[in-house]
Amino acid sequence: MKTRTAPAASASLVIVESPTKVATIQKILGAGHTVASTKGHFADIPERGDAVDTENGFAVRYRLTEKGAAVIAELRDLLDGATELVLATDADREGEMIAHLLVEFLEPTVPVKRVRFGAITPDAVREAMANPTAIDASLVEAARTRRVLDHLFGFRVSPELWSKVRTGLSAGRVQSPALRMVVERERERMDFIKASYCSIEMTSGTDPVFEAVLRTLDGTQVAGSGDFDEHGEISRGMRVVDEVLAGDLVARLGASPLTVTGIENRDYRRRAPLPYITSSLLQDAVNRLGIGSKAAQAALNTLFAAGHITYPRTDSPHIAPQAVAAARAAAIQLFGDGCVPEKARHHRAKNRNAQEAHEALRPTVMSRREVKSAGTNAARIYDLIWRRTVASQMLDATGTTTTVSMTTVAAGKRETCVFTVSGTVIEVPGFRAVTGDDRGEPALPPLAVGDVVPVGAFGFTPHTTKPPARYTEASLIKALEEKGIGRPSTYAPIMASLKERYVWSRRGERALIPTVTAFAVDQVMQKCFAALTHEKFTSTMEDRLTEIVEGKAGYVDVLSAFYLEGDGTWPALSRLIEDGRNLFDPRVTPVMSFGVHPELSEEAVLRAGKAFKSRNGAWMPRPYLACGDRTVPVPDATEMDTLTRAHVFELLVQDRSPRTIGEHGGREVRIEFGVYGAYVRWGGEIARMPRDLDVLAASFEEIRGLLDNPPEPKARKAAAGTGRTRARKSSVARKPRKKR
DNA sequence: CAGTGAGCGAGCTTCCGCTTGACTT
Repeated sequence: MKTRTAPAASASLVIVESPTKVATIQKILGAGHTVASTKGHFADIPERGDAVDTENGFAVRYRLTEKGAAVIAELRDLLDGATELVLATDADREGEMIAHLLVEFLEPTVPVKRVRFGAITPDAVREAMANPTAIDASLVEAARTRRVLDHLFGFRVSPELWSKVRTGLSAGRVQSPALRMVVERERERMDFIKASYCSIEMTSGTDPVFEAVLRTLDGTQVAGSGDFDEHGEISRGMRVVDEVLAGDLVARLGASPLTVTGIENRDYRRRAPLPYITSSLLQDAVNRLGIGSKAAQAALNTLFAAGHITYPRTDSPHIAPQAVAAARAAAIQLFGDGCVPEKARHHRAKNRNAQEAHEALRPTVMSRREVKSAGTNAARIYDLIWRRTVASQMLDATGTTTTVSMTTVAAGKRETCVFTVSGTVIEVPGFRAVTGDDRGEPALPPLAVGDVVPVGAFGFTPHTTKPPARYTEASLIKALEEKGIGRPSTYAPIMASLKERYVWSRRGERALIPTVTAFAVDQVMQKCFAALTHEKFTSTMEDRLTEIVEGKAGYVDVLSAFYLEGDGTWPALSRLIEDGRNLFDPRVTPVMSFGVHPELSEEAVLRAGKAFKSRNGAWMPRPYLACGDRTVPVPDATEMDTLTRAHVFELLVQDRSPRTIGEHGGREVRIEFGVYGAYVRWGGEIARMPRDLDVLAASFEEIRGLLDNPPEPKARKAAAGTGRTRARKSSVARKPRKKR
């Protein structure tokens, strides 16, 4: 709440972006200053496809948003009695634009200063206030260019998806490459060819017991999981041990002891981690705590509002000097004098697109070891942040990794078998002492060349190679951050928006699985707009924006190259749109083709389908398989790597008429086929057919358990609805989907 | 959740990046 008392005679109105910063800065500046906030952007270009006049110098007009009008009205009142206006918005591109728009909409008659706080500490704030500058017009120009480019991308490309795939779909500079990565990964999984191999292990008869693995067989390397490519082919010069050979070898090895034939020592070093930035924290929240990006970001906001941590949306690992000192002191207090490097560490962002307007995520007060409400997301995340902050100032973890080679000769064919085992002795635990990820390295008994190692047993384990893992929220955020796509304030919203339309996860799992719709959309993007979904698109754009900041290019140059003319790297968007209209017709080209069906003698294809209204009024996408005039619906939330050619062919000829298989409690039990696959119905009750049962052959006995304990009805978490229940006009913040 | 894919055409959808509340439980 802002007070409406008349400002003091020589009051200066200081405007920041975040209301939660106001109190802190007010306290630092004291009387004579009134601190207020814009609550982020308050003006924007209209949400209409024709908001940008591409014919006339890409002219746009920023207008106040509904909430923004109220903010500006309030700031105007405060400005009334002020003698100067201080623009203290964030020291990044968007912050410069907000400062510029403040001048445009407030129309101040008093002197205007621009200050940039490096951190919200008394020293940093006072120093910034003492060194005011002016608004950087070229930074504003770069911000406007970014805004208009994103608008053109989103609002001119999305309609192409409506005509080619289905209404309501979306494309954008950030979401389209993100979707591309998820879909591409799924394709890699579909094309992946598994390979089988065995590992042969020796369990020692020593104390402590250790396990060594067969590395070479008669001088030839034995293949492990990393030695196969995606086609299941083995790298050259490697040997695959199959089950027959493995069983035979183990039998012939008997219990013959090994002789140590080599010992190799290597230095071991793990660098102390950088302090958290938003993206790395969200990754750890997901990976280490199992907290989703949305909940994690919300917890960060809570911690910030309570004054426990620094600003929660940051791309800089830099920490203010006093905080570095406090972190070192905390480390020394816990682990003694020798646990920190002589010189304090200072970190800069690795990503060259980082704007570093805020400090790293760190506790505001290092002596606050924990926050109240133990066990909550906020408390657990605070603990992560506290530990990481201390860890970032501690020594690297160092030690020695020892690899021991042991040799024996198998009976019979007398192959020479070399087994190896590695162990690491940590000499300096360094930061690991505080982050707690001190993985217990297996201890090895002291061994020397020539020693005989008694054997407990030989054995073997069959393995198959695994396709590349699907992205999770954590790994996708990491990939986006590394490629400079998206900003700290947008990672969590991007994940939410992908989940709303294009990806889903199995219950209780984190892997992001693209929907059929996602494949259809990505196909259009690849066929018609490939250059725009390239992972380098954003970094190329950032290079152009840098040229604007450096005065080497202008707003019209960059947008004209993007939209009208194209340049070396970008084909003109207007041209792509026009060409794309003739280039790709989804009625001709299906989402996927499986070849000619051997019985139906027509091409089997997967189509995205249009949306149908479900019982509860939501518009649901309905993809289907088609072959001639036969169609079979498939859920949008399908794991595409299960749609193998054989499975598709089978689905197309499957008898899908309902059949009665028994009776339960006086009611007929039937297997029926719905749009989401087979299900069991008895009376009014319904249960999805378990995945592992053969739909055609399932007997009454097999589904009996289902009848007694019907599974919980699945929460309709809208894997991918195009239908929205939320109405969204103007730039009012997104509301969560209403529960039905 | 649990049976639709024609054709016509009205009226609608959609971006990224800043930032909080105001609803409940």
